[in-house]
Amino acid sequence: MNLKQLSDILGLSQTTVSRALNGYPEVSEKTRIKVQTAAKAHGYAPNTKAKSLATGRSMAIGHVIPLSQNHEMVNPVFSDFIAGAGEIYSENGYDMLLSVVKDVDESQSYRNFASKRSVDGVIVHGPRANDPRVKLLLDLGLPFVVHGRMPNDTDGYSWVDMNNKSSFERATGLLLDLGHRNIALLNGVEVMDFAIRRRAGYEAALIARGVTPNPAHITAGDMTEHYGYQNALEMLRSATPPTAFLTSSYLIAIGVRRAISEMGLTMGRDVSVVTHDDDLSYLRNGGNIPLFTASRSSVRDAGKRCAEVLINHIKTGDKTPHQELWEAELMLGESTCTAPT
Amino acid sequence: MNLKQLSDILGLSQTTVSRALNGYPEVSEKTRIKVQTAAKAHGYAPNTKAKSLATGRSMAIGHVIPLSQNHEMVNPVFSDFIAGAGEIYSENGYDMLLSVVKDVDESQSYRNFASKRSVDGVIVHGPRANDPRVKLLLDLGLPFVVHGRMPNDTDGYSWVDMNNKSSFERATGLLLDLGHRNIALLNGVEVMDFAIRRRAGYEAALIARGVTPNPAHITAGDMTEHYGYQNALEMLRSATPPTAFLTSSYLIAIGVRRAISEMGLTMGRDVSVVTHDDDLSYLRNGGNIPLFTASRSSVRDAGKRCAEVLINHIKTGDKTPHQELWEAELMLGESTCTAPT
DNA sequence: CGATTCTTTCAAAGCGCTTTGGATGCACAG
DNA sequence: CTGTGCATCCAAAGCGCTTTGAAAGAATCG
Repeated sequence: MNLKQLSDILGLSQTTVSRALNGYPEVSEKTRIKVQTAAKAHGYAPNTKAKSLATGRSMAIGHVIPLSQNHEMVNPVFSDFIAGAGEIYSENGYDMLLSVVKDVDESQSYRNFASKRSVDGVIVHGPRANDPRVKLLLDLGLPFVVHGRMPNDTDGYSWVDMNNKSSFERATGLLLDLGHRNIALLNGVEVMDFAIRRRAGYEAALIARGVTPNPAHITAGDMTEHYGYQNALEMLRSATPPTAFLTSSYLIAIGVRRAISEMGLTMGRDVSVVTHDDDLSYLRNGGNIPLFTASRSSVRDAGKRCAEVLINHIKTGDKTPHQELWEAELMLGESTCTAPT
Repeated sequence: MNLKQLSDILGLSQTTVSRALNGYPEVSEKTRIKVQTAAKAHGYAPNTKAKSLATGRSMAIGHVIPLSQNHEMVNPVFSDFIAGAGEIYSENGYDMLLSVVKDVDESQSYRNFASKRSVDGVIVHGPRANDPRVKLLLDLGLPFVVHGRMPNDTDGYSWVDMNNKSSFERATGLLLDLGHRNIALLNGVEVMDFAIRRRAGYEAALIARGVTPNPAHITAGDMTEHYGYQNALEMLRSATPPTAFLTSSYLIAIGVRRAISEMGLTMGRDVSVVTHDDDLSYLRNGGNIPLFTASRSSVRDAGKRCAEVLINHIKTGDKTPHQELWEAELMLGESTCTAPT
C-alpha cells in the first residue's frame, strides 16, 4: 500500500492525501478525517526512504560503536545510554542507526554518515585525549552532541557531561574525612576523558589535604571485575596496603570486594570502597542501604538528554553549542567506614 | 556531491557512472577506473535513501528493544549481541536500525518496520512463552531470525539457540556427581524461553537421580546481582540450606558469592556455584582458572550467526527455516567442590 | 449579480538513484 | 561495401514521497 494506491481508493490526489496525513492546514477537517481513517484501515505508512528523499531529512540519528581489535570490550554503559536516547528518538519519530566498526575505521564511519546522508546527526561516545572526531564532525557540518567532552577543548561544540573531577574530589574528600590517608584509585584507561578528570579530582583532593598521591596505588585499565580483583589483591598484599579504594565503575568495585573478602577482611569495616555508579539498570546499587558508597549519575538520563539536545539542534538548525555539566550525587552505602587506627 | 554532479564532471552519463561503481560489466575497465578514482577524489557516496528507493532494498536490519514500564531493565546481554551482529552487518553493507519502545508498543514497532519499508529483516530477541512476534512476522512476510526460540513452537522459522536444557542438565549433573543433593536454582523470569528450558534441564537431571526438586530452592526473577544476593542469603539462612547454587547469569552468581561470604562461608569450599556464562566482554569469567564453574556460550557469536543467517535469507530470498542448536561448554572453575559430608 | 477573496483540491516537478531499452561506434565476416 | 555482432555508452522512466504553482469551487462583499 503506497500513497498512490491510497489516494486512488479515496478518489483524491496524492497531494491532498499527503497533506491530510502530515497535518497541513490546506485540507478540510472532513477530508482529513476520511483520509486518516482510510490510512489506518489499510495499514498505510509512508515509505521512509521516499519520504526522506523528498524532504532531505533522514529522520535518523547515528551512533558509532568502535570494536577495538585488541581488547575486545564493548562498553557496558552503552546499552543503558542507548535505552535512554532511544526512548527520546521514538517519541520524536527518529530512528537510531548503529554502526559497529573496527576502531581503525571509526572516522570513516562518520564520513559515511555524512556523505551517504543516512543520518541527520550523531552522538559521540567516549571522547578521548586527542580525539579527532569533534574536529571531523565540525568539518563535515554534521550536527552532533558529545556524551562527555574533550580533555583540553571544551568549547565550540555541544556536550552533556557529568562533573567527573568534582565528583571524585568529593568522594576522595569523604574518605579523607573518615581518616583514610592511604587511598587507592582504580581508574579506567587514562586516555578516556572521564578517567583523566577523575584522576585529577582524586589528586586534587589528596593534595589539598597534604597527602601525596602514591603511584603504586593508582592503576588504570579496562573496567572489569577481574581488573578490580587483581589490582586490589596486589595492593592489599603489599607492605603498605590501602585502607580505602576509589573505583571508576561498579564492576571494578565488585572485584575489589572479592579481593577484600579473599584477604579475610570485611568491606565497610576493615577496608572502605567508594565507587562511581552509572546507575545501570542491570547493575543497581540496590538494597535499602546501597551496597556501595558511590557517586551516582544516571547514564540513561544522559542518553535522554543528549538525544534531546541533538534533536533540538536538528529541528531548529541552531548551531550554537549547548553544554551541560551535571553534578553526581554522593550516596552513602555500606562500604565505607572510618580508617582503622 | 551526487551522481549527477559526478557524471557531469566526468563527462559521462549517470547510467555509466552508476554501473561503473556498482561493478556492472557493461562498462570498460578504463572508464571504471576513471570513475572510481574520481568518486574517491570527490568523496562521493551514493545517497542511501535514493539508492534503496530505487532498488527496493533498504540495506538495513531492524532490532526492537522493549523497555518494560515496571522493571526498567535493559538486557545486559544486548550490547554484546549487537556488537557481534553489527560486525557482520558492516561487513555486508547493512545498517542496523534500533527501535527502543515501551513493551506494549512492541508489535507496532514490527508493523512499522514492515509498512514503512525501513528494514529488510529483523532479529527477534528474547522469545517468551506465547510470544506473538513470530506469528506476526510470518504474517507480515518480513524475513527474521530469532535469537533463541519459542517454548512450544520451534518449527517454521529460523532461529539460533543454545541448548539451554542440556546445558543445565549437565551443570546439575556435575553438582550431583560432586555429591550435592540440595541444589538451588536461581533462574531468570520463567516466561522467557531460555529460563523455561533451563529449569526443565535442571529438574530432569535431579529426577533422573531420584532427587525431588525443592520449590523453596527455586526462584525466578530479574537477573541482577542483588537478586542473587538476596535469594541466596535467604536460602542459606533457612533450616535446610542448599550446598550448591545453579544460576542463570554471571551477575546472579556474583550476588550469590556475596551472600556466601557474608554468611562467613567460602565459595568453592563450603558452597558450590555453577553459573551460565554468556561470555560478555565486560563480564569475563577471567583468570587462569575461571572464577566460576560455568556453562559457557558466547552471545556475541550468537549475534554474528543470527546476522549471517538473516542476511542469507534476505540475499537469496530463500525462506526455508534455518535452525541451529549450540551446545554450551562446561568450564570448570574455582567455585565448585564436593558436597560437605 | 459580478467581482473578489478564501478554501480546497490537483497536476506535475523534483529528491538521487537504478535499470530498461535503445543508440552508437567499431571490428569482423561475407 | 554491407550486414552482423559486440562492446560501450546514454536518455528516460520509475521508485514513493513532498511541495510548488495553479485551478476550481465556495463564500463574501459592494
